[in-house]
Amino acid sequence: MRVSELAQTGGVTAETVRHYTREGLLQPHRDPRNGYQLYDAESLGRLRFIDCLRSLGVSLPEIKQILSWADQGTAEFIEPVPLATQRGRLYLRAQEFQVIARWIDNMNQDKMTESFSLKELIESLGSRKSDVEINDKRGHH
Amino acid sequence: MRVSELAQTGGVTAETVRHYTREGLLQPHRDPRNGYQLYDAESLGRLRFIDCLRSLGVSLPEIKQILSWADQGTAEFIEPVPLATQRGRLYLRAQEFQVIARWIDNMNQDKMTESFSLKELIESLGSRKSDVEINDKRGHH
DNA sequence: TTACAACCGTTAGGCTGCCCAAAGGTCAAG
DNA sequence: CTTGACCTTTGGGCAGCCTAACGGTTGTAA
Repeated sequence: MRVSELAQTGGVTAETVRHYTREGLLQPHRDPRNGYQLYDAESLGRLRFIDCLRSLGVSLPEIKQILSWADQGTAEFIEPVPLATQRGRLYLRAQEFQVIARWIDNMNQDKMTESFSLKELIESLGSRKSDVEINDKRGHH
Repeated sequence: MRVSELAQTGGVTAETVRHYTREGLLQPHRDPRNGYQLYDAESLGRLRFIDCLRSLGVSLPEIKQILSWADQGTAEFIEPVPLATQRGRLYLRAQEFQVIARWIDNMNQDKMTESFSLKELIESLGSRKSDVEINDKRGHH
């Protein structure tokens, strides 16, 4: 398999595949005649695995680490910690999103029946100090 | 209010405030003596508004657009479309996350009782073509 | 055979939303 | 007057890609 084929099958662009390869997440062997990168069937699995973890917001270095566990004979069997952790992250993020969505809903109910003044909204944000600080900042993701 | 004060009150760094200012989302006036940027109370509201939308994944250009609606007299009152849209996005993203989490749950149930082979998992991803294609790709966010 | 499109490779740069460092001006307190 | 905390701008870096440019390769078809 060459880049484009792997990319298409995996549902990403060839550039993305090349990027993962540059970062060492995929290790194709090279056709010595032309220098083309050739990927085997396992690469497709790895690509899908990477893609899945990426969609969870796992960073490339982290994914690389997880993949190395799979590669090393030492970790033929590992505990499901990494994925479980990610699943936990997911649920947390989903909840966070819903909280924010509900906050906006409240804002809507307070100030807007069928239309609202954005100016008023912004001004109210400038004064509602305590409300905001109760919710606190946890930084964005 | 100078940068640091606004930043601290708004719960972001001074650099972030400066960034928003550079991008035209905040418009301080300048102290002619020393060139310092001075923000009024409305800026705090704007900052919180920006911060809120950012946490929803709204891009700075989009936020700038929304703010311009508030600034233009023409849009003293606007429909709640932008926020409603964002709220919709939120719910969608939350759902997406939960779907993925459930997918991982299924993977866990299928292949892992108390420990699992990551290699097997990756290999299975390489062959389970139809499963993956049914879920389709919508790109990451 | 030759021409051409469709691939491949690498390098280099850009994008977003910031963060950080450097070099220098300003200002209030001691 | 110095110190330290602020302010300014410039320029660079970070992830995770995308795009362009330049040139080699491959396969097909005239």
